[in-house]
Amino acid sequence: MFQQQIQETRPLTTAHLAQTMALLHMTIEEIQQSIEKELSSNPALELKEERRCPTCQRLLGEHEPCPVCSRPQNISEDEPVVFISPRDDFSPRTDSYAEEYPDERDLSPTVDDLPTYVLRQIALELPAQDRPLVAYMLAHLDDDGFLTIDLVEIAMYFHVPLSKIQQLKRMIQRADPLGVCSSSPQEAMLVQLELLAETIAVPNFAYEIIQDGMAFLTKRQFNELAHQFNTSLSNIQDAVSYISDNLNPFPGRSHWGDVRDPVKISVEVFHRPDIIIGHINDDPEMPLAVEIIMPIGGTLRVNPLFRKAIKKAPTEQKETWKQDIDRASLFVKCLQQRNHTMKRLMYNLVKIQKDFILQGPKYIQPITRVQLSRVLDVHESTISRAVSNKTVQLPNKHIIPMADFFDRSLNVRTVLREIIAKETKPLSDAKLVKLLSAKGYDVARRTVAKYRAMEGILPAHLRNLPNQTS
DNA sequence: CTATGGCACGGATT
DNA sequence: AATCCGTGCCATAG
Repeated sequence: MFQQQIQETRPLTTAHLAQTMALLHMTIEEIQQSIEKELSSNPALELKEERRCPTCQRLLGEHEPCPVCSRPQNISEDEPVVFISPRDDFSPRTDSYAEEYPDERDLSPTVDDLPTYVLRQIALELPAQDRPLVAYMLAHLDDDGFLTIDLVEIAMYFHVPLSKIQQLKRMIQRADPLGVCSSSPQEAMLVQLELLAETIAVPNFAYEIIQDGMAFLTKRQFNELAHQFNTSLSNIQDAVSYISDNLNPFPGRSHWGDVRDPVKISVEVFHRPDIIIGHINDDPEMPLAVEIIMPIGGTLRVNPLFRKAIKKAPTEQKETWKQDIDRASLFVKCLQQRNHTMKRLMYNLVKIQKDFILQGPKYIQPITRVQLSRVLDVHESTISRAVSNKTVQLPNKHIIPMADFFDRSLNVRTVLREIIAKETKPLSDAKLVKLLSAKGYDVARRTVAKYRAMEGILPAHLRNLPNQTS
């Protein structure tokens, strides 16, 4: 069935091909922008009104019947249901900031520089007389998003009370690169934590660790932390993994990533997934449903009225109208092509990586992009484009980069973490190599060292164990 | 002598 | 063509 569709939707022109590739490369936000731009600039394009599935209320896309409800019953468990899912709500993962920042603002971090981007967000709620102050503060941010001058200095410069500056700073810190305009990584993380705590639970000690244990945290000396707060190592580890998963000590780098940063604790919390994988009706018995999100409420098409109207159009306008129609139809075709490629890609990817999706990173299949490109019969760069910059929400509600599906070392790294977590005395890298190969993971000694570094685990001789509690 | 980190090479990715 | 990642070799620290 897929084979036939390929033939139908093969790119016909180079323009088609180029635009399809561009669309493939885009994240959900960029596609949304692209569609909105096209809609507003091209009268021949229209957004067909949304249709919902009568039984499950799901927004329907190009499929006539609901892909979930009308799924044939005789399909095997292994067959994932892949479909394009148009939606205006993005059902962000519950533990992200996304809920804090609904779509009312046009958040397009890549176009503006950091100060402009931040200023835009808060300009509306900012009294006019305070704008120079904020502008001044934003002008003194460094690449990491930190404030480089003293608050007192600003207050004196503008002859305003210090509390005023503090209040403004607080407001800025709550804008999108969350924690921007802080004076230190510590402060930035505290702000993020505070805001995060409003929506989800924060593990015990997370706050205290940042507040008082930064020195140990940066060195990853967890056992010292456990000692300092008089608690178990696992409590600390929970808190720390929460911190590194959700907080960003360098707010300026989350979007304006600076390559010279070797110790970035990366965070990907500011966006919505491009693809959502979940069980149908959240029932683990059911097969997996893969939703490829389209950021619009209905489907796009060439406006049929416009097509009719062109026949009786005045001659001098006929030409431009025709161009509009051609452009609209090209756009729709490209979008369909893009979606179709994504569908095929995800279908195969989910089938191959089912264990990974359901049971965690240990079970990832070490597949390369090239292998998959052969299966799909597309060029490998197509896969690269489709995968890069995209994120996927798994059934467990975690959002991961799509590139993780191709990460050769993810499984080894998780096993490595497990081994070290369970070790009773510090194991050297060489010992770890043996243990890993016993479990079927053949990696070089040197590589283990690198993985350790990636996971933030100290070398064996610095790794003292919990206070013999376990 | 052992355990690790730095540098460089080759294949994979972009 | 440029960049990233796993690995081997070597220097250094303990």
